[in-house]
Amino acid sequence: MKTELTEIQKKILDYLIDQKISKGIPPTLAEIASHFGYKNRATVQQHLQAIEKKGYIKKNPKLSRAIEITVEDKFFIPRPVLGEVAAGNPLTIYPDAIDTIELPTIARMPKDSFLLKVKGDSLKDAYIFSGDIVIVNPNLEPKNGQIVVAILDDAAVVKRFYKKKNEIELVSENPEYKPIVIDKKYPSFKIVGIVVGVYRSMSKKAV
Amino acid sequence: MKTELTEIQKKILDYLIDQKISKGIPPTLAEIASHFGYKNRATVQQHLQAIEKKGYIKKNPKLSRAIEITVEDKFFIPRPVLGEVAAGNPLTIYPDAIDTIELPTIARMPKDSFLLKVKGDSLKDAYIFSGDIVIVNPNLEPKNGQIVVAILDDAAVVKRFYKKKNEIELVSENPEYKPIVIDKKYPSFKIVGIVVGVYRSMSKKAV
DNA sequence: AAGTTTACCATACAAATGTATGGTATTTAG
DNA sequence: CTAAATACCATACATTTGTATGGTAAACTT
Repeated sequence: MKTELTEIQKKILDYLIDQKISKGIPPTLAEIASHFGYKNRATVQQHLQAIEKKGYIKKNPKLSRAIEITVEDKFFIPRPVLGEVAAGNPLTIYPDAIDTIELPTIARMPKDSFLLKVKGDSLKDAYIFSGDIVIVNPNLEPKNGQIVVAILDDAAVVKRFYKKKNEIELVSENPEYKPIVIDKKYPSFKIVGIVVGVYRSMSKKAV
Repeated sequence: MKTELTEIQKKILDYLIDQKISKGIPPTLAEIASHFGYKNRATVQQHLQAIEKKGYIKKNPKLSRAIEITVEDKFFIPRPVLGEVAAGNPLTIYPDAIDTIELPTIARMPKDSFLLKVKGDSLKDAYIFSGDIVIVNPNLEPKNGQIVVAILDDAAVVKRFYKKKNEIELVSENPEYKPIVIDKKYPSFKIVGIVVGVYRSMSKKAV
C-alpha cells in the first residue's frame, strides 16, 4: 500500500519528523499550515489524509497532535555528530557536523549536550572504542577521575581528568599514551564538557 | 526558586515525563485527569500551575500539550531495567524490574524495546561489558551475525546469532566460551529480540 | 474532450482544550 | 485559633483543533 509521496507530501512528512525531534511533539494542523504559509487548515488536513492513505503516518482521530509516524525506516533518525575527538592523539575538531549517526527513535537530545564520535583507542581500558559516540554535557564541573572532552590548541581530546595544584593532567587509560599536563592558565586550553555516557549503535550490522 | 514538589505533584511530573517517553508527546489536561481519576481538568490545571511555579515545567499558554519539562537534573530519565542477561553463562531472568538506570533522553528507545543489564564478559570482544545496558528490540527479525537476546530454559543470554539448516548457533565473542547449538524446534528456546544499541552511563563516577 | 489527481481556498461546526472563577474539606504553619 | 497551603469539585467560556463539505485552478491521464 506504500505508494510514493509527492514532493509537497514529502516536505510535510519531513516537517513532522523534524518537529518531533526538535520540539518533542508533533505539530497541530494550524502550526503546519502556518509553517507552509497555508491560509487554512483544510489544506493540511487533505495532505495528511493523503500521506496517511499512503501509509506513512497514522492519525488518532479527534485528538490534538496525535500524528504517529509509522515509516519503518524512519525509525532511526540521523543526528549530527559535531566532530571527531581523539582518545589518543589530538585531532582537529570540525566546525560543522562531520557525520550523522542513527540514534534510535525519534528522540530529543538532552538540552545543551551534544555528541562526539571517538576516534582512537587510548581509552580502550575505559571501554570506549573508536567509533563510539560519547554524550558530552558542557554544564557540569569536572571531578577528578572523570572522563572529559577538552580543547587543546584547536584540537579536541577525550581523556580522564585530574586536577593538581597548578596544573591539570589529562591521562589516557591506555598505557601506550603518556599523560598530557597543562598549566591551569594555559590560554588555548578549555574543558568542553564531561562525558556522561557512551552509546553504540548495533542496528546496522554486526561489528 | 525551585521548591520541593509535593507527593502528588511529583507523581504528575513523573507521569508527564513517562508519557513523553512512551508516547512521544505530553498529555493534555484531560488525559492527565483521566489517568489520575480526577473528575475535571481544573484540578490538573492547578497542579500544573503549582509545578510550573516551582520551576519544573513551562507551559506555552493556549496551546495543546505544550508542556515543556525544564528540570535540568531530569537530563536523565529513569527507566526500568527488566532483568540481567548473561553474556557468559545463562542467568535467570527476573520477572520484574531489578533496577533502574538513568538513560539519557537521546538514547531513547524504539517503541516496545526494553533494557537489559549485561552480566559476564563473554561479549567483551564485541565491546559489550559486564554492567552495560543493552537496548533490545523485540520486533526485528534476527539476521546472521547480529547480537540477540534469547531465552533458553528460563534463562536469558546475549550472544551472536547464526542460523544454520536445522539449528541455531549462539556464539560468544570471547573464545573462552563455547557456542551454544540449539535445534530449531527445541521448545524452551525463544529469541527475545535483537540488540540495537549499547549504553553505558559514565555520570556517576569514573570506572 | 472528459476525467482524475494534486494543490490550494473558504466556510462551518462539534468536540477538545486551556483557562478563569468560585466553592469545600483537610492539613500544616505560625 | 487563624491563616495559608493543599487537594479536590463544579461550572462557564473563549480558543484551538480536527473534520466535513464545497469550490477553483492547474497538470496529467486516457
